[in-house]
Amino acid sequence: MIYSTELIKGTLKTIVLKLLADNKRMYGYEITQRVKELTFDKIQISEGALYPTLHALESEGLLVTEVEYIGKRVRKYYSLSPSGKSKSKEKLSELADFIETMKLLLDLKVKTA
Amino acid sequence: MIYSTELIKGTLKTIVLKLLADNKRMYGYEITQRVKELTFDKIQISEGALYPTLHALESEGLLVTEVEYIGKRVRKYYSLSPSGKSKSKEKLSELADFIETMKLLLDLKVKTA
DNA sequence: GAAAATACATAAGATTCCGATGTATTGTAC
DNA sequence: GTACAATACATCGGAATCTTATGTATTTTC
Repeated sequence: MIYSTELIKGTLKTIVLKLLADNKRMYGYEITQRVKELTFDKIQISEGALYPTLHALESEGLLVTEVEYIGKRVRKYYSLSPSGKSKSKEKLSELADFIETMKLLLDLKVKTA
Repeated sequence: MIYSTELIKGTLKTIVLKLLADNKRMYGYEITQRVKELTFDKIQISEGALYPTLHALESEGLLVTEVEYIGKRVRKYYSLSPSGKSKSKEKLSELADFIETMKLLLDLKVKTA
């Protein structure tokens, strides 16, 4: 199944914050690949969506960056700032709660972990 | 908790289709109230979002309408067309699958029903 | 040495929703 | 009896978010 794009809207920031909460630091391309991998290709984040989001989170002070060179190629690592860490928790519990609500509302059968 | 609006984006059509699948026919205002009620005020659909969505679903041939008068006040009932019924099932299973994927991705603990 | 993968980025346009505004009727509380 | 809240429809400007396309450049793989 391939998700209609509208469904994914609004979750990108949360996904990014969660991955960075788990992984200390990641670079953009790595994030797209990790998500693709973790979701068995069901969610593919486009670069046109990801980079503006990363820049927005950075300018909100939630992410900090460090640039490294792999050979001649630039690589920009992102990691959570202190406020990014708390924001990450906030966003995750919001999403968890939202999913509960959607389950109730839509009577979805969701398997247990 | 009040959900950040971006989270709700993309689920409105599915919510509407599900409610109509369960309720035979409903009118716009009724839908906003039902959702508010079922989600304990966590999701409040604005009229500026709902009416354009209803019109869009109608012009896609998924919904059919019948107008009634309650006194002098007009009331527009929406119900699922045959294609709306199958679309409703489609959208619901897509959302269920998406929620599963998000759980995996974000490691959310979701309670069993 | 050609193609695919890696790695960044921007920009135009579409979609979707928010917030405000508008109109009108009906019910309720004082 | 009248002001206010609720009911019920609707549209519109603007914001936010994502898609698709495009651009640049390096590195790996076949």
